[in-house]
Amino acid sequence: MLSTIIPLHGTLYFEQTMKKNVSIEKRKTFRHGDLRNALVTAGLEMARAGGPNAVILREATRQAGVSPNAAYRHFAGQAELLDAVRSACLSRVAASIEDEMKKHKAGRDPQAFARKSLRAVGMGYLGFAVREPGMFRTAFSVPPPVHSPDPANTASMGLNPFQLLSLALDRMLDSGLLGKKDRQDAEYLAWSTVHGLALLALEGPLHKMPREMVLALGERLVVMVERGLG
Amino acid sequence: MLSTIIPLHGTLYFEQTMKKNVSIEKRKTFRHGDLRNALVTAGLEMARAGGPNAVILREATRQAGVSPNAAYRHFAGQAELLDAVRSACLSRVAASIEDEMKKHKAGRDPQAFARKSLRAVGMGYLGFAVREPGMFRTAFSVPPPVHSPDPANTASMGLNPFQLLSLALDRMLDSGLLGKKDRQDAEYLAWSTVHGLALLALEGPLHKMPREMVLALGERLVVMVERGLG
DNA sequence: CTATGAAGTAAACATCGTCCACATAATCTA
DNA sequence: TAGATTATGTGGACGATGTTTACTTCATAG
Repeated sequence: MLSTIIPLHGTLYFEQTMKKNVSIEKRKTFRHGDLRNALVTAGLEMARAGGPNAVILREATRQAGVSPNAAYRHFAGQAELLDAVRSACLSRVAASIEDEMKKHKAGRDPQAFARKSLRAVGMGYLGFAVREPGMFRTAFSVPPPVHSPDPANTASMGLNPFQLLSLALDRMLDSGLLGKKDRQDAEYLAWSTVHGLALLALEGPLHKMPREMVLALGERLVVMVERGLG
Repeated sequence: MLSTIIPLHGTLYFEQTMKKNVSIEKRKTFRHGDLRNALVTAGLEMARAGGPNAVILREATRQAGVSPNAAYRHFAGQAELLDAVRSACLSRVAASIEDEMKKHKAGRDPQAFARKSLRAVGMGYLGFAVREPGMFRTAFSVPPPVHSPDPANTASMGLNPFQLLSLALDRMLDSGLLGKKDRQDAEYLAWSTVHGLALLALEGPLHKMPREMVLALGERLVVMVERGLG
């Protein structure tokens, strides 16, 4: 029967987006198979290119080769899609920090290791911000409470950026670089500095500052934190 | 003639927004008289309530009792309106900093004065962020380059937030608290810290942190900057 | 084999920003 | 003072977005 191949009602969303959109495989099955993922992936690409405001629900469905409303089978609305995209962005941030941390192994000098760890967190964070501005801005755009152990936010080590920072600060404490009192809530102090620089440079008044200078400032910033915390 | 009171074509935009919108004076004159200002004011109120994304051009015209397109006689588009609103927000920030700075007069101890100035800048900044989250987020949402001596951005002293910070840092330098080398670009370092805390607390993962704690962290942060810069 | 429910589709609505053509009135000039 | 000019608003339209409601398709469980 023809109706099994060419549906009576559904036109399977072909022609209308034949401008120059890539990657629209004319799906032949009625079911997409992996739509939720496809939407998040599309959204992630939009976030990469234009930040949180650029993740458009309809556009995501378009890229997935699906009707706009199909999205509503997987997300309650645009906000929820954005949430999923944000989670994806967050784990990229975590991955970047991990990469930076892995560059230094624990040696004989625990204090040196602790310092390197803290720097790695800061620079991994800033590095990602500079490398992937859109994703970074998306990751921290709208409030997902910090104490959510959402596994989607974590990279290979299973820690989110905040937890990675805590780890580095604990090393400072353990190696005697930080007093117990100063360790208290130090996450927020350290985090604020790099986050602030990142946003000032990405979507703030320092917008036109060249990346190298941002990173150079970042180095000074981390040193400042190191000295200032103690 | 009636046509001078009741225009042939124009209905003067009455009834359609009779939901519960306040402050729509049924203007009787064809000219509004001060539309540009009215639009900015309306936009500012929206920014206050919902941040940059909430400043809607059409809504502004509605509140001004005017047709949507009337806005285009004063702004090239929504972006330009937002720009004007942002400028207004920026000068509020500056005003808040000034208020904080004025609390301390220069006394016999220049170093103490310098410290107090730096703290005042930081806490004035953070205080405004906590008090007026929407305006704060709007002020620093999209990139107006930092070195714009736009008089609209300045408060009574004629300095924008960045310049006020520079002033405080100069006092640190002059009083010997800061070396010439460390003074270099210290604005960016100090700014990053408070800006970061503000954004983490407003639209970031620290969203639910109570305001008092944010300000308490702010105090520690400023101390950290003071120690870390030197 | 069928019925049930998950996944997609279609068509519509409201809202937004923006463009075009036109109307109105304040002001400038003759 | 009359007439032309020009700044300021209006109306209507277009395309895009998010979202709702009712319908269709089809995989699979019993």
